[in-house]
Order: sequence, then C-alpha cells, then structure tokens
Amino acid sequence: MTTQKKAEAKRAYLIEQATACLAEKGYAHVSLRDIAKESGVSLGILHYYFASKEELLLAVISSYKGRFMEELEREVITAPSGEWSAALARVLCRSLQEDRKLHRLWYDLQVQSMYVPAFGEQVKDIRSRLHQLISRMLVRLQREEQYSLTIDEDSAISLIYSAIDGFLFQFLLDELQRPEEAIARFEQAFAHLMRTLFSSES
Amino acid sequence: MTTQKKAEAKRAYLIEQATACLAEKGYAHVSLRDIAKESGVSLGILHYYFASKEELLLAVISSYKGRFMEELEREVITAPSGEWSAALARVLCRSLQEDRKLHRLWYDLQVQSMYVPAFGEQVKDIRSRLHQLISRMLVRLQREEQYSLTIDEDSAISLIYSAIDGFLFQFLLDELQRPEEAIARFEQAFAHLMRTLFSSES
DNA sequence: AGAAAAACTGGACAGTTGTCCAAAAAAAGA
DNA sequence: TCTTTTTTTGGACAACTGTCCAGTTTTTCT
Repeated sequence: MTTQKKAEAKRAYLIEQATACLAEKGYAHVSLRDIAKESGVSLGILHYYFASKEELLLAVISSYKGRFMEELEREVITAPSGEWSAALARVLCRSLQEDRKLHRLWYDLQVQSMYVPAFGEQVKDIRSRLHQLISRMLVRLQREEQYSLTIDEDSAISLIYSAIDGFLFQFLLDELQRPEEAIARFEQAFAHLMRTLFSSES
Repeated sequence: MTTQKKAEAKRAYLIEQATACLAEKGYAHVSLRDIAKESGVSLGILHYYFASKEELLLAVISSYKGRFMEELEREVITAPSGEWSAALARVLCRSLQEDRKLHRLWYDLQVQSMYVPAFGEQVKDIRSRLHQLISRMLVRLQREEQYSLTIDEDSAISLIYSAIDGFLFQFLLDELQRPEEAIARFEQAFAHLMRTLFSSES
C-alpha cells in the first residue's frame, strides 16, 4: 500500500469516527477532543489531516452524501416498474431504523448550513442530487405508466421532495416522544403520502 | 407599576433580546455574553433573571410559541369559509418575509431538541398546538364543505403537517441559494400543495 | 429621613475550545 | 546502515464558555 493510499485510508477513518461523534452529540456539542478520543488518536493528528475543524466537518458532510445517496439511487433506480414507491419505502424504513442518528445529523447540518455559509455548498450539492433522483423517477413514471403532470416539472419535484423530507423530519421528532410502533406508523403513513402525491397529479 | 410587574417586563425584554441574538447567530454560536451585550446589561443580570442558560433558552422557545401561534390561530380560524387556505398562505408569506430568521431559529431549536432532552417538552408543546390547529381546520372543512377523509384523522393531520412544515423548511434552504423571486415561487408552489393535499382526499 | 429589599455591576473562577508547534517516534528511501 | 520524510505526540497558548458572588447602586417601604 503506497504511502498516499495509507494517508487517505486514515483520513477516511477519521472522517468515519468524526461522523459517529457528530451523530451522537450534534454539531453544537462536539469538540475536536471528543473526536480525537473516540478515534484513539491524539488531538494534533486531526490538525495534521485536516487544516481546521471546519474542513473536517465539510469532509463529514461530503462523505455522508456519498454513502446514503449511493444506496438510495441503487435501490430506487433499479426497482422494477410499479414497485417504485414500495422500494423507496423499504429503503427509508431500513435506513431510519439503522441510521436514525445519521438522519438526525443530516437535519442538524442542514440547519447549520443556514448559519455557516461554508456548509451551504455541500448541503446544496446533496439536495440537488436528491432532486435529480426524484426527477429521474418522475421521468420513468411518465414513460412507463402514462403518468402526467399538472404543473411544471420543477414545481412537482420541489413538492415531492418537501413532502418526503418533511415527513422524515417529523418522524424523527415524533420518535423521541412516542417510540412505540413509530416505524409501523411511518410505514403506513408513508404509503398514504405516496398515494396522495401520485394520484392527484394524474 | 408594581415591582413584580416590572421584573416580569424586564424578563420579557431579556427574552426578546435573547431571541433576536439566537435568531441571528443560531443556538450553536450564541453565548450569554452576546445576549448581555445585545441587551445592554451586564452578564450577571442574566443569571439574576434566569437560573441558567438552559432556562433562558427554554423561555425563548416558550415565548416564540406564544407569539407566532396566536397570529396563526387568529388569522386562520377566523378566515371566512372557503378562504381558508388563502388566509394560511397569506400569513405564511408575510411571516416568512418578516420573520425569516425566527423561522430558521424554529428549525434550529427543533433539531436541538433531538439532542437536548430538556428542549423536547417545549418543542412538543408547540408541535401539538400546530396539530390541533390543523385538526380544527379539518373539522371545519368537513362540516362546511362536505369534505371527507379517506384515512383516519390523525394520519391526515400528520400528513398535512409534515407537508406544510417540510415545505417551509425547504423554502428557507432554497432562499439562501436562490434569493431571487423566492417568495413568488413559494406562493405559487404552496397553492399547488394545498390543492394536492385537499383534492385527493375528497 | 432611614432601613430593608431589590436590581445591578464588574470581575473572578474553573473548565473548555480551536489552533499551533517543537520534538519524538516510525517509516521509507538511499 | 544512515538519512530523509512522514506520522504522531503531548502540551502550550490565548480566547472563550457558563457560573457565581462580594459589593455597589437604586428602589421601595416605613
């Protein structure tokens, strides 16, 4: 393994640990010392691999984008026609159970991006990639199921995105207060959301 | 003015200033010294009126609830039948323009409530009050316009809430990157959202 | 007026934060 | 092997944080 590869691997490892720390304690309450301790390295190392705390956090966002988006795109794009929304529901349910804290972190970082301009770019990238995903689904829907829009495509995409994203956010908030059967409620309600979104448009 | 009234007024003033500070810099980046300076008082005063930083922040959330909810309830509940969603759109548009940073703060605090249990209660209160508002609108809709639900009321409320709230959140994020005509886009898209929500259910 | 209570000040305090660096340790190349 | 480069350490540093309090000022009440 070349020395550069090794450095990149360590960088990736640190990003991973930082992500875990961040997901656990949130942007406002995490420190470089937390991350260093969690990673089992000294504080100085973090500044050796990342110029500043901000750069480390940017790397965290960027890496998160890669991981989650790839799964989402793979599952949803390759789903058989008609199984489309079911596939989406399945992926989201699994992800909400296993990576609940990562989703929470995603909303945390989105909010922070409204205060810290440097985060804005990264967050924008992820959001536009999600928009593209919805766009591709819409195109398929129109082609394979004679689905037609009553408004321009951009508005439709924004609408669908808002609804789904808002739904995830409310789920996370709800789960804190009523953890019992939260996933089951989500599954049922999400199905209805999809029906609402994709029947009135036809 | 009795001494107690005066104390309450000062308390209210400090809460107001703290809210402004918080709205400007965000939960993660605001300090008691910021708030004291902004309020034109010394640091010690904050501890005289509020036992801790947490108590001050709780008071901020609680006060926010009062202000925004009252306007929302007044405008929407008293709107003439049929003008219902238009009234809601009007209130939201105005509020998004004038109190943009307050709305941003609301999402910040919601996210923080997922990390800081003490905030959970306050946030839950506001959310359930918003749910009640939607519930009342639905009841009116069913009575005055023979509107009927295809699912149980709780699910419908959650769905509507998620959609509207998600929509506001996306608007705030969008506005950062594309400030031009953001309000106009919001107005149009919101109208369509309401149509989507309240026609497929009939 | 004087006494009691409330409001307010400025700074001390211990702890934490991000940043930085001289020097040691480890790895790589000669 | 010895030299050079890369990696790692542990701690110093100044700035900032929430908390607290001994006094001072202001207000209120008798």
